[in-house]
Amino acid sequence: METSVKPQGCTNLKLRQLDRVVTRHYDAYLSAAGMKNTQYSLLSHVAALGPIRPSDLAQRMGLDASTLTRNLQPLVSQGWLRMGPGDDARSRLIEATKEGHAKRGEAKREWKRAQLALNARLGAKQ
Amino acid sequence: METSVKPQGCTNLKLRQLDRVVTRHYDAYLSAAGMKNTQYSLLSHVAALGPIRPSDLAQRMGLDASTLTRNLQPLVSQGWLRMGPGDDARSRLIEATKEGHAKRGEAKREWKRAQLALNARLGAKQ
DNA sequence: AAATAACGATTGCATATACAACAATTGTAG
DNA sequence: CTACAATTGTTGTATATGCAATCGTTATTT
Repeated sequence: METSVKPQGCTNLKLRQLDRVVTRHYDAYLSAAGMKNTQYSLLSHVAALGPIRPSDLAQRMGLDASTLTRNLQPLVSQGWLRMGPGDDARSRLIEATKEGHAKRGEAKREWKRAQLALNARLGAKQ
Repeated sequence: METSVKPQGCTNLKLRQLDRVVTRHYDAYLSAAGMKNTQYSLLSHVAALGPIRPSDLAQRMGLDASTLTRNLQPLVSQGWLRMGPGDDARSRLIEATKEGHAKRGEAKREWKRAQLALNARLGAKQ
């Protein structure tokens, strides 16, 4: 058959729906630290991977380079990340500031609470 | 332990990364029909659920109402969806136009190709 | 060395996403 | 009937996302 009008069995659809739900969940917790899940992810990656070039970071995170460029802005404005010169005149190096590391610690607590709450929900629902 | 600096085991992170990859995959195919995966999803839902109120549709799709309002715009501009008056003076009814139904059929073929290609990839990797 | 290719980051453009605040309408209490 | 509450949709604001095009820099050719 497979002439059903309703969209079903679409990997992309399911994934996006799930992602929205989960993202909202994490964001609800992370807002206590004044950031969003994407920002927490970015901050954590930079904190962990030390001074790193934008293109390498984008690669690691599976992000388009242009997306990364823009996602950095809010964090730089907040003073959590810093953008310095790289080896080349064309490349750069991103690193976390002192405040950035501190903020990451703070956010991590919220993140853990979110993770626990999610696991509880998943466990309940199986 | 659990003091590792690297973000790992984060449901949200993994999910978002996966979603980006899959979304890019589907979009690459759907661009042949001149739309994005989100638009295909929206068009399909409206086509299937007939004239429906925005709030009900948002609920069904797990979207915030304001997101739906805006996501409708490109499809209305393309003439694939139409926005009519509802039972109330405050509510509306969304439905697919003739062109919308046609476009959905066209896009469905691309979507299927994307789904097959994805399954092939997934099958190959595991 | 000059022309060309490759690299690295950013900008232009379009869309997606959500929360908070709002506006308009309808329902309900008194 | 009027004041207040609930419903429904849209705007304001901020962020996320990617493709195509671009700009400046470095590496290769010839």
